[in-house]
Amino acid sequence: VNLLRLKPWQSPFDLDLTLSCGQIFGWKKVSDSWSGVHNEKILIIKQNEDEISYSGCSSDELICFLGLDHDPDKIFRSISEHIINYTGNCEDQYFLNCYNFSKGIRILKQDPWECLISFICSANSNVPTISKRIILLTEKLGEERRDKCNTFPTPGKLSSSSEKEVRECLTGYRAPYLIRSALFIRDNPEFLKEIVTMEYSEAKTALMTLSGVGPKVADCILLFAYARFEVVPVDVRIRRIITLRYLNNSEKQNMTSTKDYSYDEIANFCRDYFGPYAGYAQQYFYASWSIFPPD
DNA sequence: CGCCAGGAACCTC
DNA sequence: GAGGTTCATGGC
Repeated sequence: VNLLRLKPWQSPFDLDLTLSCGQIFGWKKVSDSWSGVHNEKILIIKQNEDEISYSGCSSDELICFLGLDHDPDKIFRSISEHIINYTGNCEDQYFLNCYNFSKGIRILKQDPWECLISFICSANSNVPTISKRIILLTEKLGEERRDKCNTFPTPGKLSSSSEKEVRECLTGYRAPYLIRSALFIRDNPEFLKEIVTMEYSEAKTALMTLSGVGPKVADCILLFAYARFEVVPVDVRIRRIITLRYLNNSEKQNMTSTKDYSYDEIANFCRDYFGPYAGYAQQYFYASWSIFPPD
């Protein structure tokens, strides 16, 4: 077991929120210790205030994975400045509430292949169900590691699995998407690495050529595996928050005529309003959903 | 039972 | 391009 002591500039950091806020699936907490898969390895991580104990990877890998190289204060100052610029010196109490609840979150830097599979499984589902699917995929099609934990299935393994086998992991209609995308990655092993060099729109278009990857899933992969903090995945929560609290907040009492905004309208508003860390702001909102519902 | 959830594919117009 | 339908699964 290794030890990592957080420096003052790295706080606040909240391991529980970071691993349970819906950016990664299949991680389990047993007696204060989190365990899960990252980059074909089984990691075990435990936080005690500014003390992180861990095993399964190097300290550099842990810092990169957990986003501990991000400066929370710098992120907050950047977002705040952009809000002030946009509103003309008005503070945003709703954002501040959400931020203060969830400011210990870090955007992870997941393995792109594992993130791809995870978010294909996420379509039209919820976090507990998605986690079940990921755990089943690792148990049935992954490779066994220590502590009876398994890795993700490799592209080769997943692409040569039958639809029946993949459906047995509760993936439903997403099973053929998973197999097709695995086949493509098996035959184009550099594809996910080339995404790193691309501009946002090019990278998003490239990811969307994969089966089961649409605008939302592509954005999740870019934010959670490639550290593209300007990317804003728009799900039901973000759509409602932005629509109700930001785009539709004019003094209209008749809420019957609320406009429907497109995916890009909502995402682009967030980038204009929150700036280059809009993806972080998005995650603060997502994580605060039940504590500060928008309506 | 119906409705919803980190949606995408497929179709029509 | 914008709008509808369909697709499994689990929780409530």
